[in-house]
Amino acid sequence: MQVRTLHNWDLTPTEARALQDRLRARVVQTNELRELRSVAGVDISTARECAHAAIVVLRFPELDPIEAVEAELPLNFPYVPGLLAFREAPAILAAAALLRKAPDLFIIDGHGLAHPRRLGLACHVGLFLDRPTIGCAKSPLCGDVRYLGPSMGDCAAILEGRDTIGAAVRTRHDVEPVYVSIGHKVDLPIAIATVLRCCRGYRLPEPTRWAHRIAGGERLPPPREQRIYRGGSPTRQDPPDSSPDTSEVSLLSDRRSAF
DNA sequence: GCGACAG
DNA sequence: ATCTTGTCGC
Repeated sequence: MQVRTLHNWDLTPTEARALQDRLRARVVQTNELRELRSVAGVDISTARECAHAAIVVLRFPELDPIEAVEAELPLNFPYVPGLLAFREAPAILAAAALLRKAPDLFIIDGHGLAHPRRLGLACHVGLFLDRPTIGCAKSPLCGDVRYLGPSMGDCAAILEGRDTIGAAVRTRHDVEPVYVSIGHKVDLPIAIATVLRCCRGYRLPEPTRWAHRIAGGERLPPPREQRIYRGGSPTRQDPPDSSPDTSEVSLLSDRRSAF
């Protein structure tokens, strides 16, 4: 799919905050999502100064995976609360560029509007993809989380002053909620309803669960498409063993009889 | 000054 | 995020 380049990512923390203040005006907080036939989960794993991003596209409402893409890039920015995009977005966007077709919606692990400067990872990635995105985090970053009931489907606003910047959503009875917020081109009610419709008995929505596992090294059951981009690591290592494919993009698919 | 702080 | 043993409950 097409991915925009709105700016480079090589910035200092101070420059990064200033950039967020300029970009937030471009976020679309109204719903532009029409038909929902595919939902993508986005997640990252990190190890040895390297980011491994995974995006898994699921058919909706069935929620079965139909495509997965991955990208590995060196981490060039430290983890700083509020600046997560500068650490993870590059790998996420590299992976997104490998998608054959743009999914109708992206669920990103992290906050969107529920961010100190209203431009969390989900908003930032949404601007580059120019598609509907939702932020779905596992813990709050800012704002006051109001009380919410214990039943699945219960939700409460995340307030900052008199503004509702997101919602705590109970995706499973008596289990810690997830924190949902607008990423880009979706409104909060749609975001909440969609996240709930993507849950299958677990705290996290299926797209996120799939992306988390793929980012962690697991592979999609064949016969599914799975592409991987391995970006320029400052410190490249030699392939452990036989690795006929020298290209940067390798296409994995069916064949391979497990393990 | 002090506490909080997505992944 | 990652490191990591045990434990509670369906």
